[in-house]
Amino acid sequence: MSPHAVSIRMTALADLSDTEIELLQAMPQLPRRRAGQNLLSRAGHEQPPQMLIAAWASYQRLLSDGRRQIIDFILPGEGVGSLTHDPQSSSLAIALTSVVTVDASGLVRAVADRPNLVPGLAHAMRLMSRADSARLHDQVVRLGRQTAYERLLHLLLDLHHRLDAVGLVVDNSFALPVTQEMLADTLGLSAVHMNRTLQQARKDGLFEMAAGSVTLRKIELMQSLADWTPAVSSFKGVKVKHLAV
Amino acid sequence: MSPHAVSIRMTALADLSDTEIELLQAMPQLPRRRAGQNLLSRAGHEQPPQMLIAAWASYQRLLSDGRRQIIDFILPGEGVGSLTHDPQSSSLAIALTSVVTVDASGLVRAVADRPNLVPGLAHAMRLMSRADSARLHDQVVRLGRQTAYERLLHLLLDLHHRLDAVGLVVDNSFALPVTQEMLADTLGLSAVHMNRTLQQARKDGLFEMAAGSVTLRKIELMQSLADWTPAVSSFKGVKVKHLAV
DNA sequence: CGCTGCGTTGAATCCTATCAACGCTCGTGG
DNA sequence: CCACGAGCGTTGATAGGATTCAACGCAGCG
Repeated sequence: MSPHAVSIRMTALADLSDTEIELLQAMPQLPRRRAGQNLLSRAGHEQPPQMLIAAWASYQRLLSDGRRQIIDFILPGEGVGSLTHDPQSSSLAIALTSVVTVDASGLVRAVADRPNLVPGLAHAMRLMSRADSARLHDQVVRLGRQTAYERLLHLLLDLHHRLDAVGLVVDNSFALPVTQEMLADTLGLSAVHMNRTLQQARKDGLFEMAAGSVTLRKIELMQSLADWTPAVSSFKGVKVKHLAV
Repeated sequence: MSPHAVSIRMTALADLSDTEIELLQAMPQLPRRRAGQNLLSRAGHEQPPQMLIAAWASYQRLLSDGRRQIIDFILPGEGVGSLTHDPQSSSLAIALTSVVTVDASGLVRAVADRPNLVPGLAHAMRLMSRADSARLHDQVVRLGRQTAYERLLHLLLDLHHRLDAVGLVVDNSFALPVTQEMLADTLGLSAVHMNRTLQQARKDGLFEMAAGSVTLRKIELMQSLADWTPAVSSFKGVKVKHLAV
């Protein structure tokens, strides 16, 4: 079995013992869910906390008149439910593409009950939880105080950074399986304005987009334009080269 | 010693044993900090995780060109640092008024090391952590998909609800020790537009404001206008009447 | 082949920001 | 005691970014 995104991310965050790694690899894979489905409820039944192996999901919320806000993306190796998310919250965890997850109940329980037996995992979970909230802070700043153009660059830099952590960036290029309308719902814009902002940024040579993938061209310029700084999250410094998906 | 906001909030979230309550009450009080100071760093030294006893604080972030975004308010009984917040994050924890906190290191350590010895506290901390992230989700939705008017009502309802949980609301009225400019920086608006939005809402009879306090007048109307629903956070249902501050 | 989802474009409108100025209150110091 | 300044709330006028409405091209697909 090839190392999946979860163990890549976790081992990048903390030193894990053999038993901890075993615990990770023992997480049972759940049936594949299709785009649009709620990861936290299946046929009315609440689902366990999970971690994403492949593909994208999102937290989102709907207003009563149909407006939608995508709150955060959930990328390979990241977690859904529990620990940081209330399953009965009004935020939905929606698959954006066809999605494979593993059941993380065992992991969550081990960390909650006997943190001393799994110190590495406990630490990694804490870091992931902090990263979750740091990302939400970022999102609030984008929406509250940045222009459409800045929001876009900032988000792309964020995704780049997160995907890089699990080896899903090659030559500054990564998959972006998301429609312009979803980006708009993420960045608090209309789809029309999203389109125009994208065009402007491409015309400015900051990045290229084609067939569901992006290639960043002027990262440092983007960073200064968007006031983006890499999260100081305490990575061990492990650098992952490849990932078989 | 009168029951302080922290124990009120914690006991409202979970059944606590006597030793757990003792642990709460044993938290040492830290020296009072004045408005504007960073709760998580003092003369360059990192501060321990804390819980607010009285007054208001906020998480905020500054952009390099001076724009400011207030990300979340921290109210009496709520926590700062660790567990949900990375002390080295780029978000600052700034006191909005003169502030008294207690050192929650012991609490955090007890929950992290031996959760089984303090199951009530562990549960309460989990719920608080979930509430933190639910609030951030709310804030994202406000900024991303609501109008200035809706944002204002939604925020006021939120504050009302949170302050009510620690007995700081009397007759739908509560202290709001915050300038219009701070509200603007919270809701992603300019100070001028904040002022006009406030005037409009007051003229509409939704609430009154005077000398640092608000009185909500048409709560149900506000709720439907702002698409606000109370957090489903699993309160035990304990209802606190008064709080000596 | 027609339909549907997605990206694109143009025009008009509106919400919100910006700039500028003024009144008020309060604390300080002459 | 009054002048002065700072902080805060308020108002008017103007500009601009973003939305809305509408329409069209295109590719994929049953």
